[in-house]
Amino acid sequence: MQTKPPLRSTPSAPVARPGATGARRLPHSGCDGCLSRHLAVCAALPASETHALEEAAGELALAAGTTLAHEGGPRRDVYTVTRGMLRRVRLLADGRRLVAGFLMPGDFIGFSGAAQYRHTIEAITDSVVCVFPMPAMRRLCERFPELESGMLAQACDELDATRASLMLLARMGPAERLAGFLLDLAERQRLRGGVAQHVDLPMTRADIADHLGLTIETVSRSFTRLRQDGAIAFTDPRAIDLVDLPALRRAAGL
Amino acid sequence: MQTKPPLRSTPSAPVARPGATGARRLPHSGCDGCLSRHLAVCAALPASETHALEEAAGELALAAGTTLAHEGGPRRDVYTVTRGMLRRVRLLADGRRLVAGFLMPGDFIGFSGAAQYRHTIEAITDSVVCVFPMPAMRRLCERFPELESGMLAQACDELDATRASLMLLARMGPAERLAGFLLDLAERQRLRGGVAQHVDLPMTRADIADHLGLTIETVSRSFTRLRQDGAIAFTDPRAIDLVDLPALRRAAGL
DNA sequence: CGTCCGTTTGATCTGTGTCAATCGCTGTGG
DNA sequence: CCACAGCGATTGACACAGATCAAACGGACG
Repeated sequence: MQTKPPLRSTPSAPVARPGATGARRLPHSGCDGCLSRHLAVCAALPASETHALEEAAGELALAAGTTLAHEGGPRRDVYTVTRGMLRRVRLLADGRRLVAGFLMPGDFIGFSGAAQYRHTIEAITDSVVCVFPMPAMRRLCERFPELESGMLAQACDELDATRASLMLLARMGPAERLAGFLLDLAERQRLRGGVAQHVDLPMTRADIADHLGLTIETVSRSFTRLRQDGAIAFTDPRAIDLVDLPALRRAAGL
Repeated sequence: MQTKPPLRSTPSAPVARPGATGARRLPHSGCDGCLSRHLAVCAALPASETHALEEAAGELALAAGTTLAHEGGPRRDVYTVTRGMLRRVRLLADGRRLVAGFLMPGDFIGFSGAAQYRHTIEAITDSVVCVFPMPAMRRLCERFPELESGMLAQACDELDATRASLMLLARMGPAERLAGFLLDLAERQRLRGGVAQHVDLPMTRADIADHLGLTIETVSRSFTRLRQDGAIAFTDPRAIDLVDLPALRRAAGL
């Protein structure tokens, strides 16, 4: 056995704040004011029934860099993201890293039959999540079948999205992957009340690289290529404007 | 704009038998004798209730090479595979192809909220599927909430599996991808009553290449490398023996 | 026996990974 | 206030894994 890791992943595994927990448990602040209720599985329940959710759920505030769940750790809770952005990470023994996705308000964490978490979930920005102990969630589903329908619908959406990523990773070049990624992010941020034509990139280049199966250098070069082609413009490295949407779509291979 | 397709896909898009329909509609032959009932979502219903499934479902026999569903076509039915193997294909305008997955008995086709099929589904071998018109399936779910639970569980399993593929495509080398793919196939065939240590490969090298994001040449070379390393042995190009499981697992990057 | 198609193998080429240096911002300490 | 350290991002030079091009092989079928 003389095979070495073929595809280098981002070096210096970004340790998520060793020691510091960075998580504050809070009482649930109520579904009424929740900015992402309309996006979340919670929307399956009528407003008149949200008190059942509030009873079952806790709330958790996470400082940027903190870990919400550990790959391989026992799955006790499921979550709905309320504020901020998190990443879903899988790590290989030799250090190769995959960012399987970025989680935004309304996204559900816990579509898995496994008894352990399959990914480490880390807060990229300061974030807030609703916490549901799994037994409580099970009881809620039994009591409200429409909740389970809502979960199935959202799981299907995520399946569709994940399969779309397969095409990116399997058959698209670096610039196409990046363009596709930006369009996807833009759409998700727009649904959450963001300005169309503008994308926030709170994650690092390493996160993007490990999400798109590239290196940080190639990601950077692809950014500048899109910029040179006039498809995007930078305000700073973490915030871009989609100057020419059609060009960006063309760069994404439609 | 002078960008050309960066990653060549398999040439000569394998047209699925133009003209010939190759599909025979059959009366439902009954859930009792169904070899894949224990694997399918149908298992969520007790044997005493299967008559409701039989009433709602039809059966469809597909000759190898026939198309069950067209990407972009209206989603009218959902399916459960009963016999054979099918592929889930997405095609780009420039000919690049993705095989998003291989479908085997017990697999469900229809986890999507979209009004159109997101993939073309083609029979690789002669196959049989159960057909459920979507309204009938909806009614069944309302009547049997445990059916919807079963669907959610299976959708979650598929999500887990698809996310595992992300790691393959994003961060694994050709031999690792192939080894991982073979291990996955072996396990699925074992669950369906196959001999452990043996894998049937009814699909072509092009299918495998488009599934793993490689070219047929690289797939072929990776096969011979695994053979030279003593991990696998060929009886013929479409059937292999897993001679050294631990070696294969090592080749897959654990 | 000859054609066709899928597969394998060999010879090159190129895009992207790798290695390395620089830039620019932020925060810290003198 | 400035100097400096540290980190993320960008840019450049080079090497190599895997794509591309090309040819040969082998079984299926007429």
